Amino acid sequence: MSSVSTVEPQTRMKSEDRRELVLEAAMGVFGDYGYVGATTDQVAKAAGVSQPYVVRMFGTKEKLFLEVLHRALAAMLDAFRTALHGDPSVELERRMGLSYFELLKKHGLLLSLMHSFVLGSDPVIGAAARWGFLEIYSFLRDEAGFTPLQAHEFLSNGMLANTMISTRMGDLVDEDPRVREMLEACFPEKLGIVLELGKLHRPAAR
Amino acid sequence: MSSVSTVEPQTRMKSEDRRELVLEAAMGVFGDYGYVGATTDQVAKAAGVSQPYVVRMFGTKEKLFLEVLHRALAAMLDAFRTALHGDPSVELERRMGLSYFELLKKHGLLLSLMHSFVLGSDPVIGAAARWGFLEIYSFLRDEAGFTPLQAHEFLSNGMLANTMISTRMGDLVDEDPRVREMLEACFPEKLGIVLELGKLHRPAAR
DNA sequence: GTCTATACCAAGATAGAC
DNA sequence: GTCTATCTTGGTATAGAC
Repeated sequence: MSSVSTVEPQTRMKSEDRRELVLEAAMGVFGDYGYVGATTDQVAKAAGVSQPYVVRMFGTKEKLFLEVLHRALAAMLDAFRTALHGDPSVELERRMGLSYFELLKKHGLLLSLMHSFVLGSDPVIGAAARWGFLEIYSFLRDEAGFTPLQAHEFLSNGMLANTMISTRMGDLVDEDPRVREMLEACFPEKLGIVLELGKLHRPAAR
Repeated sequence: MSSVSTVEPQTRMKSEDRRELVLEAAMGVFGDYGYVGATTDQVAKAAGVSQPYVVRMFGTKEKLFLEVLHRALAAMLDAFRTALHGDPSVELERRMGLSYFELLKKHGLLLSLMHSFVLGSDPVIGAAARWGFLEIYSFLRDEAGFTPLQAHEFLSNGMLANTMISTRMGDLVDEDPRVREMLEACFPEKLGIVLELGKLHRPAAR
């Protein structure tokens, strides 16, 4: 079961819709294999179009990735923003946490971001990742009104969570009791959901 | 200025020493470009040997990376262990923190680890990364005597720090005042050192 | 708007000499 | 123990047809 579903044979489509489809597919593939590891052909297959067409649409693989990155960031900020203005009877922390879990459902979203964060040495992707990170921090400070300390707390919890998801620590949950304990500390009361999502998002072998 | 220094023309060497040299070089290159992005040729150049020889020594690029990963993990645990049994008049938190900064000096060490953590979908590297992560957690619990909560705290702070270093957020420190604030929250009293290290470890363009 | 065919290059791995 | 030469594969990108 792959996280990237293949799409039916090519019918003519409005370019906006097709673009959407390809971006969606790309997010999944980049999430699974990283910017360098992913191939435009995998993206094409996942979107049900030909490889050259993918390149044609976005110019280069790099530009495609940047677009994915941009969307992932936007979606994330959007989710947090929604949480921010959500039901005030629920604690803000909790609302943000729930948004985060919504994001997890879009598997490639977090993973594509994570891959970009580790590419700081790449002149193009790295720069984009830095500005993206800063955007998140600025949101927390300026829009959400967090103190630097609160922002740090929020980000560190998030990063550890993201790392564990990227590493697929859930796959080890039955191998060693320590893993369950660790994941429970990291995802309080949400272990079940995380493990479920982890099962769904297993990429096919290349 | 590259983080990977090139080595003088080839003289015959004891295989153990040469191996050491290549592994050292590989750690730097993998740290800068990631497992997929790094080439055996880059490693070879950095170590001052021929590309086929690198492959010859380790069989495959994958095996080379696994070896690097193994060493990075070992070095990390070693550093933490030393800190653990260090001067008891200094607070444990502080000792561990200092060890962490020692590790930062070996640029490729943290970065290679980070790259492995994001490759959870890779059947070989991903598995190794998971066990490595678990090893660190187990150390914190079993040897350092941390509670799950303490371990979580330690790991989340570490992961955020690692991510910021991977992303090279320091490169943005003069572009936006928020960046300095953020880094200060993340590396209390150590901002200067981090920025210095960041400057040293800038890889050459490919 | 989308495909097929293909050029072109980079990179891992192998063979074999020294 | 180490190199040079080379095979092979896979992957991005281009050309051009439909």
